[in-house]
Amino acid sequence: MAVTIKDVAKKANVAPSTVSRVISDNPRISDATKKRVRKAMEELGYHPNVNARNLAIRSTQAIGVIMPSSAETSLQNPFFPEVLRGIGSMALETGYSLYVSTGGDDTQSFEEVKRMVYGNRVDGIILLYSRRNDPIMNFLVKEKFPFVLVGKPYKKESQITYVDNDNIQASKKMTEHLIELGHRRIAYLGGTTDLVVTTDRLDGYKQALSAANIPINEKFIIHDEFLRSSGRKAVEKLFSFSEPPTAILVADDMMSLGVINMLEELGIECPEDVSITSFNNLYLSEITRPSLTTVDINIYSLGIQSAKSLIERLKAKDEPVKRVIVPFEIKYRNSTRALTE
Amino acid sequence: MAVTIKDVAKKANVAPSTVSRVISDNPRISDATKKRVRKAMEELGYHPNVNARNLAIRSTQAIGVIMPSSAETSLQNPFFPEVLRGIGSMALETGYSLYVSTGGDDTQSFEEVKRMVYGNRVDGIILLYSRRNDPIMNFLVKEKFPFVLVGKPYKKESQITYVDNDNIQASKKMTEHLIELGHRRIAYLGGTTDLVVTTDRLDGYKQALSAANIPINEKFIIHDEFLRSSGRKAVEKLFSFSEPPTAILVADDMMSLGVINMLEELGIECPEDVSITSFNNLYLSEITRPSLTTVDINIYSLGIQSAKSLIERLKAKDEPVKRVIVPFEIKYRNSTRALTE
DNA sequence: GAGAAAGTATCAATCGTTTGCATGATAGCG
DNA sequence: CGCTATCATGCAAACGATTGATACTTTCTC
Repeated sequence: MAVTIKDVAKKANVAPSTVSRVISDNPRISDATKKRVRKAMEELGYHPNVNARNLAIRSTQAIGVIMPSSAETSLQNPFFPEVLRGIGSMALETGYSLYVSTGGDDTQSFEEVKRMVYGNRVDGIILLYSRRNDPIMNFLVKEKFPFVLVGKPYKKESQITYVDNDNIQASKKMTEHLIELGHRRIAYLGGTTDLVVTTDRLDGYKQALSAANIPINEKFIIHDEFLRSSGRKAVEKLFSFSEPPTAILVADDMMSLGVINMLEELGIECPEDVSITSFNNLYLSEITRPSLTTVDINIYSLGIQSAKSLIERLKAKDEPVKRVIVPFEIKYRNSTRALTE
Repeated sequence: MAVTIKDVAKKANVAPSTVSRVISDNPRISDATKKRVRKAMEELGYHPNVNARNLAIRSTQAIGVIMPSSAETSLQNPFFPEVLRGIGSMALETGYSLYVSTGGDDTQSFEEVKRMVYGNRVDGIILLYSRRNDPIMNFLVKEKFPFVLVGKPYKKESQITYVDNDNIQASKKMTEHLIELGHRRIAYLGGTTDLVVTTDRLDGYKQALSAANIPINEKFIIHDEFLRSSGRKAVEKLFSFSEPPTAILVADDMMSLGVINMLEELGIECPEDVSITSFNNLYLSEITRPSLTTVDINIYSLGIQSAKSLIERLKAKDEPVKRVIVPFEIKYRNSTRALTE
């Protein structure tokens, strides 16, 4: 049906192998022949069959992107499209294709990864999250399959290439900012505890409090999904206390959005009654009322760097394990205020 | 290196072809043999090589998703992640994988599609936009490659399977709503003119105005990209007129966001001074101030339906050409007001 | 108990490339 | 002029599956 390398060979009066070598621009073929073959390819509208090629060379020029299981809900957080954007742009530049996991639950996700790996569908994988004892990551490590992590590994740090922000520092800086504004009852609202990013940011928070000699109130530490609804729930809880916090350090902009909504419904003013700081600097953090003081973690760059690291690794099998720390920057906006009492 | 069908065959004392038939659960193989082969597969940790399989059966169980060229900027509009979410969920359910275009300019996008099609990378394609004389779509039609369009084709409507809303009706309804509120100076802010969705919504707008005997003022019709910045520019222009509009029908929520921002900067109150209606019902339309009255076009469902139609077509070659109209629903919020003068 | 039918499993060709090795032609050398 | 480098190309075997044709057993039927 489709035109194959043999058709081209016949037309150009050479062997299929010669055509193949022309395609890869092998110096063993004379320029004259190359020209002739190229012309034949042109005329026949030849395009190589990727499957056959992949089969022969055992590679695919494709990279797999794995979202937290249930891309379903992940894609609702603009973090993922944004990092995908970075990855895509790098992939484009280097001629790689992108395979994205389609979600489902943990088991399905794992199955899909296996399909990618065993099935030779992709040459490498980018994992868009890092959590404790993640079966997928363990699997990749065990299989020695090339992959890059966006986030910090829970353990075996020195054996895994990863791209991350310095979340501890960022969180610490942000907390210090709140402390400087006079806040002492500061709550922390993070993602689920198995996520490394959650614990890192919690660490930074605790470090800052300790340094300022502020006791840590476990009731002020809440963990839940990175969703709007979680933000709402958390606020309800925090403001049921007799002494509610005067500031909340939220680990994700989507969550902050929920926080703001709920505060408004409860008639609590932000930043007058409570200050909020956030993470990620999604574009929505500019449009909320009030606009959010948030850490710009440079999501796009996380995407670029992870793709770059992976591709380098794919091109050179002996590429060393790397750690890339993408700088963050705090965006000061209108959701915080000095405490004056 | 990896374990192949032959290894399994040897271990189970059968021919490779038998193993293959066990995999596809062919009734020609006895249950006893099946059991034995499955056990061998299990023990060896066998996983089929997708490339080999694809090569042999000339199919890939993968579908390609094409964003408007430059996924780079598209991904900034939550419309695309959301429709991707729908597609992904359907793909997951049916065991298909997802290949997404990585953007770039028109030429690169076209190249990528060719690679997908000629290279046998995907079985079918979902095109996430519809515009006039799109070379990619023309190419797919010419090659008779299975694809589904999200949006309405510019022409050859009866030959192309597509999934869309009734944008003309939606726009008409929305315009009528504004007219009922007493507005007569209503502006239309749409996407670039080559997009069919833009012209459809413009048609609805015009129909409603004509029906109400309101003359159409060409100065009130502006076209630009579906971006925040375009919204801002448009407002600047509209309010430089001596008689600015009292209502604006905006064809995209991201644009509306820009409109709202600019209005605020100019000190024009919404909805007091000007009413705004929008399209898409992105989650951000709820969080803007004021929240947007917008058409919920059910993006997720667009994704689901398009994937479903494509997959049906892939499974049955003679599946008829289809049109799927996803219902819309107007969400009334706070960006419109009755004109009282 | 012979022949047909049904049920199983194998053989071998095929999918479209890549690539190590062999081969034939040309040129260079003394 | 004969012999060896050098260069350009072709041959054929992978890569790891699928599948139509074929062969071998059983089982059934009369």
